[in-house]
Order: sequence, then structure tokens, then C-alpha cells
Amino acid sequence: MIGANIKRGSSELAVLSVLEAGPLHGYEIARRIERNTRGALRFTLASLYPLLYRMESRGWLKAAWSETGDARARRCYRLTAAGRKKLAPLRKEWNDLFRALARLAEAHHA
Amino acid sequence: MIGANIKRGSSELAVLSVLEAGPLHGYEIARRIERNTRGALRFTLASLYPLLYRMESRGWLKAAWSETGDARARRCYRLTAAGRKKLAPLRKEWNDLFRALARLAEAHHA
DNA sequence: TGCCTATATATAGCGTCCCTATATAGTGGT
DNA sequence: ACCACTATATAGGGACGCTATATATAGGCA
Repeated sequence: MIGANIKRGSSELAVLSVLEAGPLHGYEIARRIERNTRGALRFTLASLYPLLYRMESRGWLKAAWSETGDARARRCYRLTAAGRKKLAPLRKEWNDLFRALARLAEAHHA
Repeated sequence: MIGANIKRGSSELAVLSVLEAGPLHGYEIARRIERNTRGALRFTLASLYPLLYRMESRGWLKAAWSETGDARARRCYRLTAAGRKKLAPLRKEWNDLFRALARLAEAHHA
């Protein structure tokens, strides 16, 4: 598992990424992230729900109680246009960070 | 510049990386990181000094007031053996995170 | 001489994010 | 009846980087 201090800030990108494929409810979001990253990224549900509320309040997600007559009460989250628009720049920022760290690692070998 | 929330936790690795090449004082550490990453990573000195103290208290760095009769009072930081040992696993963690985020991005295209 | 910028270290206070711990409740298997 | 899994929710705390601020020396320029 990747340490908490390292993955700080990556959760937003992880959530946006899994929702890019289609709407999901909270519990399933967590499971997808864990499965798709083969356990490397895994955050507790107590971390996930506050994150979802933050992202919703920023207008990146839209939540709706499932109306399909499900037996269970489920909040289904989907990407808004704003959330989708956030994905590319966010990925760029992360790529920039990794390139920057890579350059620091290489510098002393040069 | 990379946002604060994204680069969270990367500062430690950045400091360890620039000190890998040899001891430096605080102000120079900041300058090297900014220069080597072409401005992508840049943190204020008010962020840097508390970070250096934390890393020193963990035994990763060792500080010494420069004894070379410098006009200016400078604290020179160097990697300890423990700090050097921390570098490889820390880099691995960051690479794991990068790969995990990449897998999430690819998943919905598959 | 006086002023400004760059160098150099340091602390206070704040916001954000992720964590552990805890609460609540429906569902399905044995 | 019990237990594991599913599902959402809140409280409280720790860690980290930020802005703002304070202090002080060195070098350049007018």
C-alpha cells in the first residue's frame, strides 16, 4: 500500500478517473480504485465520503439517490461537465510532478 | 507551478534527492530544487525550514553550522546513512503511485 | 551615505486532506 | 439467530504546505 503522505491529493484524480467510465455509487468507487490499481491505491470509506462531498460542492460531481427501486439506499455519483473538464489539467499537473521528481533523481548522476 | 495539494509529500523526496549529490545549506537546497525542475517544484522558505527540522528529527539529515569562517551564518545539511537508505523505497512508492494513477486512466479506455 | 535587492534563518497561524474510530442499517448465507 | 458483507455518515486528530511576518548580513548603485 502506498503511504498516506505520498498519495496525498491523488484521491481526487482517482475518483474522477473511475467515474470517467460512468456513474457509480460510493462503495463501488472505492472497490474499483482498489481493483484497478491492484491494491496500490486503497482508501477507507471514511476518507471517501468526505472527499465525495467536497468534490460535489465544487461542482465536479453530481449525486443522486438511486431511483431504480433498489432495495438498498445508494447515492449514485456522476461526473459533471466541470468535473470532466478538470481531468486533463489535473493529469498534466501530476505528470509534471513526476517529471520534476525524475529530473531531481537524474541530476546528481549527470 | 504545481499546486500545493498535488505536490503534498513530495518535498521530502525532493530534499533527499538534491542532498544525494552532497551537503547544502537551506537556501541553496530551495534554489537547486527550483532550478533542477525548471521551476515546476518550488516551495517557499517558510515551508522548507520546518521540513528540514522534521527530517532532521527523524534522523534523515544532519545539520551543522558552517565552520569555515563564513561571513554568513549557515546551517549545512547532509544526508545521514538512514536518509540515504530512505531514498530508494521512497522513489519506489512514488513510482507505484504514478503507475496506479496511469492504470486508472487507462482502465476506462479498455 | 542611503536605499534596494539578494541572501539566510526562523516562527505563528491557517486551511486542507487523509487517517482512525465510531455509528447506523439493510442483505444474504448458514 | 448470528455473522459477514454492503452502504452511508460524522467526529476528532495529525501531518503538511501555505501566507505573513521578523530578523539580519552582503553587495550594488546612486
